[in-house]
Amino acid sequence: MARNATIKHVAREAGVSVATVSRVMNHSVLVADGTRQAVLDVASRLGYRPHGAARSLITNRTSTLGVLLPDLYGEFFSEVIRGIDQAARREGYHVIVSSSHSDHHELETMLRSMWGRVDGLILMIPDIRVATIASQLPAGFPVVLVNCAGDTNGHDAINLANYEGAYAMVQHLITQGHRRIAIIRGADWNYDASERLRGYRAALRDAALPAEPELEAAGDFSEGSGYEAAAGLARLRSRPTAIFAFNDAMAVGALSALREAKLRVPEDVAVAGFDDIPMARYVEPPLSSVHVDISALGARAATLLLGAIQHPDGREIRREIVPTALVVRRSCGS
Amino acid sequence: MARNATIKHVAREAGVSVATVSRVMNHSVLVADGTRQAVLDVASRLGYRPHGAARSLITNRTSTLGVLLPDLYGEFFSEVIRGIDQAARREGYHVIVSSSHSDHHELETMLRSMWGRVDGLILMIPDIRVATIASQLPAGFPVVLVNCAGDTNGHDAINLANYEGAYAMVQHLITQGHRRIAIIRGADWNYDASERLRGYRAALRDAALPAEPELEAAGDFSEGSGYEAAAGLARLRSRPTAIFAFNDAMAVGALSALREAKLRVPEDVAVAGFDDIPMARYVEPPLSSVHVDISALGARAATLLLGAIQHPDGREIRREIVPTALVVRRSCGS
DNA sequence: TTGTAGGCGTTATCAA
DNA sequence: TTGATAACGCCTACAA
Repeated sequence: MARNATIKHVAREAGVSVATVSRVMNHSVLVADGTRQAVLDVASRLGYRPHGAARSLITNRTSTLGVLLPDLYGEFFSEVIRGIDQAARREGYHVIVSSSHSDHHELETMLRSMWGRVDGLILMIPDIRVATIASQLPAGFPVVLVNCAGDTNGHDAINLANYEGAYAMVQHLITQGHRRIAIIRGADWNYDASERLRGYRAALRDAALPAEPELEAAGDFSEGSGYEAAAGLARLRSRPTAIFAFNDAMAVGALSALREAKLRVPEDVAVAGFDDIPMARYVEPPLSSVHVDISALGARAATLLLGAIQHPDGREIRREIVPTALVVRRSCGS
Repeated sequence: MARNATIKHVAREAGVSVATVSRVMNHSVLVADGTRQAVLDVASRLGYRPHGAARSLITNRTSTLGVLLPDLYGEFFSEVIRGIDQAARREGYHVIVSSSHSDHHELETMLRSMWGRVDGLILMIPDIRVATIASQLPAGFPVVLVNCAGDTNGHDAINLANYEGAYAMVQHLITQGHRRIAIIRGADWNYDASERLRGYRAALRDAALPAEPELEAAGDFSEGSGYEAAAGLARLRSRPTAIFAFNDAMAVGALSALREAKLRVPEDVAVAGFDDIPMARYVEPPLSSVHVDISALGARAATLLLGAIQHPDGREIRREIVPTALVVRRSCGS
């Protein structure tokens, strides 16, 4: 890499000390206007850029937030990153993202290598098998946990109103007269999915409806798994009258499967999803869903983290719930 | 932030010099097994983590790639990041992302602040109004341009086969007997969109079909703009028999609009998109599209960049085209 | 096999 | 208003 000009080169060329150049670059007022202009001219001519790492070393700030996500697949995570990036940028922070930390060891390695490169971390770990990693973070290091199960161990935390959202959707379906309401679940180890499952079962129980294992189809949040699950449900001798997929991607897959099975939505089977991704209103029929403001979730996490970074002590631990909202469209017979 | 243990603390506690600790942490062979174990024990006990910034400063490597994207909205960019992240991680690199650099100045500021924090840059700048930024990068700094218009200025570059993909789709529609083929364009300043437009017009010309301005509807790559555009096309006194949206999101919006206009797809109007996002096969009817392996595009960009970083000189400039493939589904009458 | 010491590029603390 | 100079935490000759 072509060696760039350093502060020393600028200082020599401008005939001043490095301290003066530093002051100019940091907009200190303790510089004569003439000197300032001379330094700026030289800096510009030499194409000088302050070196980020050197700066971080002495200031002990990186102006960077670290973000660990379970995956980067689909519109959901893209929205989360967007929210984080926007909030971070507003405060002059960069965002470093990393994903798919399947096991404890890999996750830990990643956290280690981020030390000294980020001022704080946003950890989104819906996998309840590795969520315990949060307890091993250096004490006092700013961290915000997103959609993590269990103890926050003194860190700020944000969660979706998964339980409430699922409960509301199922309750709505019951109100519509449905008695056999099937679901398409997420992976067993997924915290969000398990909370939605809790909401589903609670709503059934509160309506005195029986929980039937055959109505709880497996899924993994992908379109394909929704397709398979719905195809299976359509073949049941005692078919459900409604299918609640635990995310929209699976709901879209389900719509496709039901169409192939010659079942009409919502006349024969009502369908609902979770997340309310932008595409939900454009599929046929438009999809009922539990709306989540995903980018707001990301933005809120970033804002909390920036608060923790900028006010290291004296803060109380925040534990927030991002609300969800029922969006009823034609797929469940509005 | 709780001050973490440094290499000095470990050295003192283990009764060795900092050089020895450094050797242990960097897996140097020049350490006695007993010493190594003792140092590792102390390091682990103290929770020692090498400081990234300090390391970068002396080694002149950050193990981080910088990625500048135009936006973080939708499945497309999420896939790009996924591809980049996977390729980077395999080589032990981090990824720092940033988006939405609307104007020249903002972009430049971002590039400045990344100096010393990344070993190279992936720049995705489809906006032809700011693509010239590439010419202002420090010479010799590893950069890969993705979907950028114009001169690569000595940098590696990757582009999609936009022209070829659009040409092939339009040619296919013509083969199917269509004579009035409308399009839903992207923004005027979008390079990908302008290339697709070129492909469309060339295909018409080669088939001796006239180019009609009223068939070239405006769009901005969002579902909503596709909806509006298709609604307008449906109202034309001389209606097109096919609509080719320049991305899938707009095609999905178009399907929705045609449905409301009581037009059958593909019987009354054929529809096609571009990108072939995962959802394309699940909409009704399944959407014909120009397939792009988006994450492969990202992965390839990362691989090129890593090559440039690891072999700074003696490399010849690479200029690659990522191919597209026609995927014909029911929406255009397969 | 280990230790000493210099330096990476910057900011902060003193004096001047 | 400016300039020396000591950090920041780490790596790497060179010496022992």
